[in-house]
This record gives sequence, C-alpha cells and structure tokens, in this order.
Amino acid sequence: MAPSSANPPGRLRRDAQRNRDLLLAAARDMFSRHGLDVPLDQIAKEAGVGNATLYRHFPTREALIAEVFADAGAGLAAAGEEALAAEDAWTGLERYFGRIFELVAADRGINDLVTQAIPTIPGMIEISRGHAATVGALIARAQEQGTMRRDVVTMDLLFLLGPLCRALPAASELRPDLWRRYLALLLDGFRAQATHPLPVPPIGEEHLDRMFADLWEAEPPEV
Amino acid sequence: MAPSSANPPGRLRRDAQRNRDLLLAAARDMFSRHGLDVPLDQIAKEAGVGNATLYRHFPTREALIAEVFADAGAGLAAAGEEALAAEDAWTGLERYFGRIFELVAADRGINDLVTQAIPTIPGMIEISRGHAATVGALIARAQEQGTMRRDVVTMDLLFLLGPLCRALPAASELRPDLWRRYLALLLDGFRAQATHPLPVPPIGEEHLDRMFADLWEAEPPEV
DNA sequence: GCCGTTTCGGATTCGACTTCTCCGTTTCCC
DNA sequence: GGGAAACGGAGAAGTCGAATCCGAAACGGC
Repeated sequence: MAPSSANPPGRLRRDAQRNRDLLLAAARDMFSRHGLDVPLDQIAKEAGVGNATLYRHFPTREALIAEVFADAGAGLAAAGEEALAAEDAWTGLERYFGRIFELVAADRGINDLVTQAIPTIPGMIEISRGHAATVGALIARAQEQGTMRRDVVTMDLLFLLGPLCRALPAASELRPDLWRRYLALLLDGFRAQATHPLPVPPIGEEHLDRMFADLWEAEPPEV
Repeated sequence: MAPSSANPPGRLRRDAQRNRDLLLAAARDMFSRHGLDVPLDQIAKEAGVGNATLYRHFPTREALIAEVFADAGAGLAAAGEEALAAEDAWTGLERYFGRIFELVAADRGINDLVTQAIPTIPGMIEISRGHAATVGALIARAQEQGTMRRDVVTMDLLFLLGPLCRALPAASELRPDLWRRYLALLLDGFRAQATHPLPVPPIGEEHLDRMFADLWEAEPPEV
C-alpha cells in the first residue's frame, strides 16, 4: 500500500525511479513508432524491465499515456496563443496547423491521441475544446479580415483536417514534409482561381497501390 | 470434391442455392453495417444457416467479399465513363466523386473496400488503377479547360479524398448527405475568393467530442 | 555490513475472440 | 425409396494481450 515508515511518502527508491524513467522513455518511443495500442508487454521489454514493473508504476494504459503526453497540451495551447497573436489570422491559422501537422505526421502516438483517444484520456477533452476554441477564433478573425469565406464553421475545418491528420504518417514515410503540400492544398482548394504556389513537389502515381495498402493497416487502438 | 455423377457440374442443389443466396444477402447487409471484418459466424447466423455452410460455399473471407462486391467495379467504371463524357471536366469530376461518396458514406463495407482492402481482394487493384486513370484524365481535361489549377496531380486529389472517404460514415450518422458539404468544401477550398455556395448547412460544435469518439472506433479489418 | 522492506521479473494464468472442422442428421433428387 | 449431397451447431484449436503470483534480488537506514 502506501509507503509505511522507511520511505518519505513522495520519494521512490532509486531503482524504482530509474525503472519508471526507463518505462516512460520506452513508452514514448514505442507509442511514437507504433501508436498507442502497442502491447504493454512490449514496452516493458523495450525498457528492459519486467512487465509487472510496468503494471506496478502505471496501473492502466491510460495512466501511462497521460504521463507520456503530459506536457503536450501546454504546447498546443502555446501554439494557439502564438497563432492568435499574429496580426493576419490566415497566417496564424496556417502556422497553427503547421505546428500540429508537423507533430502528427512524425508521431503515431500523437496521431492516435488526436484522432481517437481523446475521450478516453483524462484531461484530453478539455484540450480538444481549447483547440476548437482556438480554431474558431482564428476562423472568425480571418472571416472579418476577408481572407476566409463566410459560409464555413469551425466543424467544417476540423472535420476535414482530422481525417487528413490520420493519413499523415503514411505520407511521411514517402517524404517527411509531404504534409505541407496537403495542408496547403486543402486550405487553398483546387479551383483555378485559388492557385497559390505549393511548397513541395507532388508524389508519383507509382505509390498508389502501396499507399492504400498501409494507409490504415495499423489497427486503431480502442484504448 | 467435384460433383461426381448425380449432379450436373455447374448446378447446385436447391437448398444449397437457397442458402448461398441467403448468405450473400446477409453478408451484403452485415458488411454494409459493420464493415468487412464482421465475424463470419455472425454472417451465418444472420443468414439463418450454420457456419459450416458458409465455409462450404466461401472457403475464405476474401471469396465472400469478392462475390458480394462483384459488380461494384463495373458500376465504378460506368460512372467513370459518364464523367469523362461530360463536356465540362470539372462538373464531371464533381459528379464522379459524388457518386462514390454517396456509396461510401452509406456503406461501411464499400468504405473498407476502397480504403483498405484493395490489395487483398482479387481484381481490386485493377479497379483501383482504372479509378486513378479516370481521375487523372478528368484532372488533365479540367486543367486544359482552365477550371483546375495546374500544379496538382492525380495523387494529390486521391490522397486528400481517401482519408475523407474513411470518415464519411461518421458524418452520415449525423446527416446522411453531409458528405456533399465536405466534398464541395474540399474541392472549393477555404480561400475567400474561391467561395461557392455550399449545398447543405453545417453541423454544430456540440458534436465535437462525440465525433472524434467514434470516428475511428471500428477496428480496421486486416482482411 | 545487516536486515527488514521494497521492488523486481518473467513465467503463468486468465479471458475474450475467431476461425475452422467433425460427424450425426436432414434434405434433396432420381 | 435409396444413395449422395448438404446441413448445422458444438467444440477444438489457435491467437493475442492483460494481469497476477511469488521466489529472488536490490535497496537503504541503522
């Protein structure tokens, strides 16, 4: 139960602390590469400790996830502040989503987190709401400034960007910054009169079969 | 093994034919509602036959899927022809994807099929290639006609629409024709100067939490 | 160093799920 | 009516990951 006498309540024994750190590092790595649903035993193995040690430190998968991504929310909020501080709201929006896409494209754990795990991880819903509020504010300002069409709402943007996020790791395997093209394209649209230069060149059709082969290969964690 | 004497080789006994039809109908229904990875036993149960009967008629899941969606490829090709026949390529493209989205939004089986199962079902890769060719031709003509920006390629469109397809069933649960809005929005873009009227009204933010909750809930079949 | 306590580790148990088969029974067709 | 084909549902077999158990090892105050 609670540390009874020999130990100060808040302190871990040295080996316990070391293992805890090893576990968090391993979890970060495994989540990043394989998504949030990697077998817990594998994380323990990667960390070089027994699985029971993992269960001892983190009774549930959610607890581990929450710990690993503890500071991600603050980062998102900071990016939101920064975006809202830009005088041109459209630019702020581009930068804001650029930040997010950069993370999501490179990390399957974050990807799972933003696209599916939100309702199951404590505190994540609040972060999601804050995100929506940021986007809503940026949209409103962009509409006032005349850079965004007036017949769209926050959900439109979120709904189109969410699924795209989900697909980004597949794109990243082809080229790590391919997400820039799709983000710009989605924001710009395809209409002839809306042409803006795209940041990076397109990929060829030879990737067609393979792309759809492993776009959704990893089973979504029900976490 | 092969029918030896009593039966003409190509003919099934009456009960066998009936059960086969029942199975196909049940499979169509279950695939449509639950995706391609429903337990085969459940399909048999739904059909009101024993599971062994299912395995007897369709030795593998893929065989069953192929049979159920046998004519879908022809339908897609026909839609492609029709789209290419339109004098305005942009309109043809809109109609073509409209047809596809309509199907995909209403049927999780077709959804799975186009977003993940392509490499595992015989004949599906060819259909996918035909689809890409159709889209490529439409894009080329639209670019010639000056209605589409010239710096995009087929894969750009496919890559943006694919993930969106995946998310459509979630949208359909809110409103069956919501896909129209997103398709139009994706094609139009968000820039102020590209504003075209959107066909249906947006959804409210109150769906935010729930949307991401079940957007990816169903585990992707590895089929 | 010693000793009681904490922590470790990994083999093992548990449980949920599907696929697929076996074989006695039923249905069909001639 | 009789022989072959088809049925059906229970259960065997395999997979996978979570969670536990308990003897062994590590720690740290004294």
